[in-house]
Amino acid sequence: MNARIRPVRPQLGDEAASFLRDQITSGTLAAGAPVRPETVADELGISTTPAREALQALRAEGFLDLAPRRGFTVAKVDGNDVRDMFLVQSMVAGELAARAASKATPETIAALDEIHTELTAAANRGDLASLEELNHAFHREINLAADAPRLAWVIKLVSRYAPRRFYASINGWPETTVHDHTGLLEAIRAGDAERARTEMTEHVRHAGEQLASHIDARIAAQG
Amino acid sequence: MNARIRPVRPQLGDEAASFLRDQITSGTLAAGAPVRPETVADELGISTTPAREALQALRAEGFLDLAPRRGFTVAKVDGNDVRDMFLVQSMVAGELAARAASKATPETIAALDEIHTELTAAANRGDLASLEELNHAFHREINLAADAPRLAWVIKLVSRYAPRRFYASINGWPETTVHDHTGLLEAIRAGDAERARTEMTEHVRHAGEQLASHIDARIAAQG
DNA sequence: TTCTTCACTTTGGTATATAATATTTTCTGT
DNA sequence: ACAGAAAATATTATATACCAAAGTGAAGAA
Repeated sequence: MNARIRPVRPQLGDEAASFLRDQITSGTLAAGAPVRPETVADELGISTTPAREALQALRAEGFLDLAPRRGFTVAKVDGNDVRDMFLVQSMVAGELAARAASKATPETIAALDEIHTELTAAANRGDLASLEELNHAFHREINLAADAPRLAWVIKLVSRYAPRRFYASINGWPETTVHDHTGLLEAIRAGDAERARTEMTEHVRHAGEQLASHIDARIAAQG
Repeated sequence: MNARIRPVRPQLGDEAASFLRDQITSGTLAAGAPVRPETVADELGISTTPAREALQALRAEGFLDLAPRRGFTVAKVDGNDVRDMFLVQSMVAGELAARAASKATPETIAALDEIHTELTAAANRGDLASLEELNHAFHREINLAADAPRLAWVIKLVSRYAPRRFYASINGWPETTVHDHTGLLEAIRAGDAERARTEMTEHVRHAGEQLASHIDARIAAQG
């Protein structure tokens, strides 16, 4: 039965996957816990077909393990796992930034300038929600300018290991972001690919380290 | 008493995914072609549920695009896509090699030595099948020694963009492999992390370039 | 105790129905 | 005859029921 009547039905499986991904990255679902298709189907008011689809997708993303005939279990995601994912992200994002610096058109730079101005304003008034969104927009613009869809795809994949709304919870993050983005933007404006790579790599690596310690602390507190 | 006539049924979805992945990486399925769950279900003699599961998995891997309510289509995979995937692979494999060099125990080095000896022998007698398998074993041993499951997972993911049995089709590959592995093994034996990283990165980058040109040539010939 | 058997549970797969959306065809008015 | 509207059709996504095979665990036999 339908739990809800909704005007439009989005891809149910994707929604369920998002939901569970959040639960896993935020630590609500403990490592090793079994995840049954019917259970999540019941919880989300959907049927087992899309629920199962979601679980398969999460397995492909490395959030769930699947033992044949024995079902899905939550994969372990500790600080080192996140550290490694962010290491990959930092390397790939560095490459994208380098390419963006080489290829950037005046339009791209203008777009980045505008985003950066708004981002700085949001940081100054402490608007974390806007800040997070503008941060995303800034990075998306760079990834777009780099014109490397497969690298962007890898980034999307590994960046799922950061919980939604995580960045806003880091102390001092607004200032760091504004600072790092300023340097990055300078390098791109100057067309200095190698400096853009370094700036970006460091920027991402730094954020990853913060998240990883955060997770280590959480696991230490729990276990 | 134990051995059944019919072996255990494998995960149908995984088999179907493998099959289709081969078709896509080998160029049998052209970019943009629609892929219907029922069609592949019919072709493989399975039902639509595991077929659809396979398509979802391939979407997660970037081999298929999914437009909501309009079905799956084969994603474009050209030389530059493969080049980028191999770039990621080269960076991550370099990191794994560096860690392996730092952590390698005498047992690991002994295992690598043995694999390398067999690999050299296989190369000398032109046994491409064994060569390919031993090459895999060599890299797997390094990835294991590095003790970084998430990085290994990323490697597994991006290396799917190389078609099965591709390496054996490269001219001069046996010699190159023996040569590169020799240097790599030396660096690991010496515990020289940075040299191991460089050797591995170059090794993978080189193989990727070969595959990418191969694919470019194929696409040029076709389209 | 240790091993075997057997009922029970869960998973993986099949089949089919229904709802929602795209696409194509038909129809209508000018 | 033709452009645009409306209906028919196709296809996708989701839901549900059912079955066979594999795993689990408890009761009883050696």
